[in-house]
Parts: sequence; structure tokens; C-alpha cells
Amino acid sequence: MSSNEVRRPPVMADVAQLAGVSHQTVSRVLNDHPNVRGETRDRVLAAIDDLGYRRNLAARALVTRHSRTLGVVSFDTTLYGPASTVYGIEQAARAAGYFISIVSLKTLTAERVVEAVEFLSDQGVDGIVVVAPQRSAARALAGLSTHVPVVAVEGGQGGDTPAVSVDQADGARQLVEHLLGLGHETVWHVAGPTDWLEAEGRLDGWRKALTAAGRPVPDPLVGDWSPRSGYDAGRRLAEVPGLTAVFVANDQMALGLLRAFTELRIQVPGQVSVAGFDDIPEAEFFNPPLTTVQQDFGEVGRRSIEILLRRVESGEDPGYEQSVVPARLVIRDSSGRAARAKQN
Amino acid sequence: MSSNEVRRPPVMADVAQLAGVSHQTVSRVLNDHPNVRGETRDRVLAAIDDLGYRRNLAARALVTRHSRTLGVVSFDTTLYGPASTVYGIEQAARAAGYFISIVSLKTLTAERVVEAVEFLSDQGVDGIVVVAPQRSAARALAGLSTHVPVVAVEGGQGGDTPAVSVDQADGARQLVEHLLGLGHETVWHVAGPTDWLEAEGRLDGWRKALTAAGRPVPDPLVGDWSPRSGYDAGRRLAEVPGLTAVFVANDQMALGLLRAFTELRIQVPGQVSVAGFDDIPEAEFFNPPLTTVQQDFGEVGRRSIEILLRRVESGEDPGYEQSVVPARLVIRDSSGRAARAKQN
DNA sequence: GCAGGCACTGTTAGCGCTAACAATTGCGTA
DNA sequence: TACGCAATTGTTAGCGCTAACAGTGCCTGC
Repeated sequence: MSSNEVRRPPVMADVAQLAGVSHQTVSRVLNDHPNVRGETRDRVLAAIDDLGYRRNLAARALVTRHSRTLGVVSFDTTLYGPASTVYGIEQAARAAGYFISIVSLKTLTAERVVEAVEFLSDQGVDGIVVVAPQRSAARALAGLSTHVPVVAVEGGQGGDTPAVSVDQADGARQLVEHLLGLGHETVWHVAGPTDWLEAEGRLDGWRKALTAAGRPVPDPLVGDWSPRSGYDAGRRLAEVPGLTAVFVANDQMALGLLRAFTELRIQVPGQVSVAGFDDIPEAEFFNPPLTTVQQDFGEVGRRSIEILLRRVESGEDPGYEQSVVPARLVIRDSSGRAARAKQN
Repeated sequence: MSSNEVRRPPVMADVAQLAGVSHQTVSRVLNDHPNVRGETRDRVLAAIDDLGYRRNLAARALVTRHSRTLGVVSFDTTLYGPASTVYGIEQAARAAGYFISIVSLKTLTAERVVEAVEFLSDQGVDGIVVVAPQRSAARALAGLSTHVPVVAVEGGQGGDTPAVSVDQADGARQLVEHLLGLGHETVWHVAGPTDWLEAEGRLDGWRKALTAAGRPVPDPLVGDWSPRSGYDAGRRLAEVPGLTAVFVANDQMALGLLRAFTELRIQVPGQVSVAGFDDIPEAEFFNPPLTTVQQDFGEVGRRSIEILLRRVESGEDPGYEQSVVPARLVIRDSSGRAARAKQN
């Protein structure tokens, strides 16, 4: 009661005094150095516990030049994809004992990405994960001159920045082959915004799969990921004669498209099969339940942190490196056999 | 070319030397102190620019005891509500010049919340926003002994922790009154998990609005926010004789319920009107487009940061304080006039 | 019995910054 | 002319921690 007149939190010296050792020994205990006698260690630990001591990380960061904080730059974390990716990154980072500092961008211009990276560098983060699914943002990374390691998620393919991404093209391929396997002559595509690498990957996979099967490749429509743009695409596709299958680049647009088809009394999958991409939690309860492609965002997060920490902790930059996470086809009711009627 | 042999980033002393002043003067310029001659300031600024100097925030935090970092503890940021709230918080914090450090919890037990708050305290955050929509988490806050200010989002109503929340009860009231206004005798309810404060608010608002109108109050069903639980509730409600209107506690469950009704060939809104809560981006494209209640998450974020920073910067704790953000009814096709047939 | 080595602990010197105080200058005024 | 004061700048002393080096015993081997 008499000794704790001062209300300021205890520091290492207080612990040292209570344990009857030097502050350096306390530091050794805290950092798991060898060569500390068991009994001494116990005494220090007891003192720490007694005082409720927590070490000051700012002081530690100052001298070690490491903050144990990783930065994350992401685009609109309200969307399912980015939100899930960031979530995966956060879990993996925390498991490794790192803090996560986030900057969420409204618009993903190169300028904003650079700004965000600098903002985080100022804070002294040890490394940065950039979720940069747009081409412009990916390019911005190439010209970046930070001294901290950077890893790109869904945005690599260029420069020295290591990248982790889901195999979009292969997911699209699986989907197209599934639809062709159901007897569809060809598959139309509603793509995502052209500047997005994910959109491009899906577009590529779709085109290649059709070409490989010797099928005609229709002109793709382009949306902006929003349900509304999917709705608009749906109204336009409804006028295509002989349409039997559509691969929409994400589930939200697929929802809009389904809505348009419902209004126009086009049966899914009776007349037209529809498939999406992402497997958002809602997809299973669309009307009808949506065939789509699942991405393992947790795995993406884990791999990006793994690559980043390897660079942070070794202090080296092994240069470009890519990690591709497989995509998984999820078949539901929205895809079905091609209508026989068409064959006649 | 000859002067920059050393590759380590420049420090304040380097700037001082180049500008021909003391490092303290550089510090003054950086911190906008008065009493620095204009010409001197310019010289320092030029030197800073020249060297590409950025101040070391760890060193600054060490001496000022402020990190300009705020912590955010949130539950599953993959969900639309939490994701939007965190996004709003992040935007507001960055606008105020603060960094955001996030911990995203898988399960929202009191234990985990306390752990997360301590994790963030260790890092030296200046304040913490806890998105704690569950009763247990809210209770955990009460027993918290941190020295940093804490503000609760969607979780207050107890203890001294200031709280920001959306007026759930009023949103529910608006919805119920809208449905009653359409001629429905009463409105059934699929509630969220009982431990959730938001679920409770919506339940309360629904019950009170029915009672106020002198209508019978049916037993509410309970879901877990997931589309699947909404689907299950839908199948059960389908057997209720005389059912004409359902208020589902969130849009995702409403989607599941709509799916169930579709399978059972129950017309919406022809036979039964359905309404949700949240106004997720998909809601407008449900089949049919969903009547729901919109929450202004951006405003929630702004207010929570405002309250938090007021406490952080004044160093005072004015005690309990509550800020309630209004909810807004969004009417779409899923709600319609009560079927005449029933009246006969 | 003593050099050499090992295990353990303490001492010293910063990390890069800001706060507090000291010193200097220039000016107005008695 | 000299004093006081304000404006401006410099000097000093840490913030709390870790790294590097310097002891201090004690045991080993010859």
C-alpha cells in the first residue's frame, strides 16, 4: 500500500529491483536467452507477475528496429473477397505473433497505393501485404522504393514483388468444362472490370477452355462486380438467340443476372445454366442455388504471411516468387443439362 | 554521390546538420511549434525533403507516450455488418491521422475479447474500439482494467464504456409499422441469436410495435444469422396457418427464407410479405428485391472515433455516454398488401 | 595449483526523439 | 545608456529497452 504511490506503469527497472537482479537479466528472461539460472528466471517471472509488468514495445522497437507489426493495404474491405483475404492475413499474422495495421482504400489508384504504403512505412511496419487486384495498383508496386519487404496478393505477375494468388484461370477452366460436359455448345461470359487481374484470369481461363474444346468464343460482356451490372448483363444476354450457359465472373453479378432472368421468365437451369465465382455464403441460397468456384482465402492469407515473414526475418530479398492456390468447383442447381430442344 | 556512403535512413541529426541548425529546431518544425523563424523553417523543410527524411515514430512514441495508433477488436470481419463498421472506423481514424491495428476474432467470448484488448494494449495503442455485438463481449468490457480509453460499438448499454450503436429497435418499429400499414394482421419474426444485442434490439422493436398496435405477438423463431438458418425458419413458418408477413432479423437469413418459400411455391409478396435488416448490397437483387432497413455504418465509425479521440486527447474519462445512429427503412418488392383472400 | 573455459550476471552505451531549461539576440523603453 | 522582455535557437537529460562488453565465480584438466 505504501510502495505504490506512483501510478505509472512499472518498467523493467522496477521488476529488476523487486527480483533483486539487473534490468538486463529481466530483459534476458523476457527474450528467452539461454544462460539464466532457473531460480533467477523464476524470481524474475514472479516479479513480473506481481507488478503486472508489460514491456514497452515502442522502446523495444526503437532499439531492435523491428516493430513486429505488418501493414496491410487493401481495397474496399466491405466486399467479400477482400474482406476474407484480409481476415486470413490477420489470422496468420497474429498466429505468428505480429500485429496488423490496416489501410483500406476507396479507390485503388497507383497514387493511393503508394500513399498507403508510405503511411505504413512511416509507422515502422516490418513488412507489407498489398491486396492489389487491379493492374494499376500492381504496377505501382513495381516502382515502389520502400525498404520494407512487400508481398502482393492477387496482383503480382510483374516486377520483383512476390505474389500469392488463387488460380483464377484454372477455376474458370473447371467451370467451363463442367458446363460443356453438361452438353452446352458454348458458354457466354460476363467478365469483371478489365483493369482487374482476377477478371482477366477468369476471362483467360474461360477463353482457353472454350478454344481447347473447339467451341465458338462469344464476345464477353463486362460488368463492375456489382449485382446491378450483372442485372444489366442479364437483360442483354436474354436477347441472345441460342443462349444456354453463362459464366458470370463473380457471385454478386450472377445474382443480378438471375434476377434479370427471373423477371424475363427465363428458367435457370431449365433454359439457361448460370455459374458464378467466389462462393459467397449466400450463393447456396440463391434462386436457384449457384454453381460457382470456391477460393481458399485462408490459405492465401497464410501463404502471403509466410512469404513475407521469411523475408522480414531473414532480411533478404530472394526476388520474385509466386504461390498459386488452387480453386475448387462447387456444383449446385444453377447448372444443368443443355436443353434438348436446341438440338432439333 | 560521396556523402551518402551510409545506407541507413537519415535521422533528425542528419537533417539538422544539413540545415545548419540543432536537431531540436528540426523537431520544432516537425511539430509545428511557434517561434521558428520562417527562413529557418524553410531551410529545415528543404533539408528534410532533400534527405527524404521520415521521423522514427517508435522513438517519438517512446518519449511522448502516444503511438497515434488505435486498436480495433471485431468479430468475424467477413460478415457485411462488422466489415462495414470496421471500414467506417478505419476511414475516420485515418482522416484524423491515426493508424489502425486490427484484431479479428473467430469467437466472441469474453475471454477472447479481454485477450485481444490486452494484445492491443501491449502494442501501446492510444485507444480501442470494440465491435462487440454480443452480450458476453459487452459484459467483458465492463470488467476491463485497461488504462487506455475504450469505446464499444453495437455493444454498450452497461458499465462505463461509452457506446455507439444503430437504433435497431426503431428500425424494427419502422418495418413493422410499414407491414401493418399494408394491412397485415400481424408480423412474424425470425430473430438473430439471443446473445446478440442487435438481435435483441430488433426483437424488442418488433414486439413493442406489435403491442402498441394492439396486435397479437407470435412466438419468434431464432436463427444464427446464416442463410441456412433462415432457410430452416422458412420451412417451419410455411406451416403456420394465416401467415402473411415475416420480419427476418437480417438479410442473409431473409435470403434463406425466400429460398425456402420458393421451393414451397409460396408467393412473395403475393401470399407472404418478407422483410430483412441490414440492406446488404445484394438485397436489391434478391428474388424479389428485399424490403429492409439500412444502417449507416460510416456514421457509426465516425462517431466512435470521435468519442474515442476526445477521450484520448483530453486524457479524461467523462464516463458513460451513448450515441445512437438512426436506421432507415428501405421499401422494395418483397413487402406488399395483405392478401384479401384471408379476410373472407 | 593454476591456466583456461564455461555459466551466469552486471555495467555501459546508445536507439531517435521530445521536454525542459539555458543561452543568445534584438528591440523598446525608462 | 541600460534594463527587461520576447523571440529564437541550442544544450542537456531522459523515455525504456537491448546489444556489447565486462566481470565474477566455479569447474575442468594437466
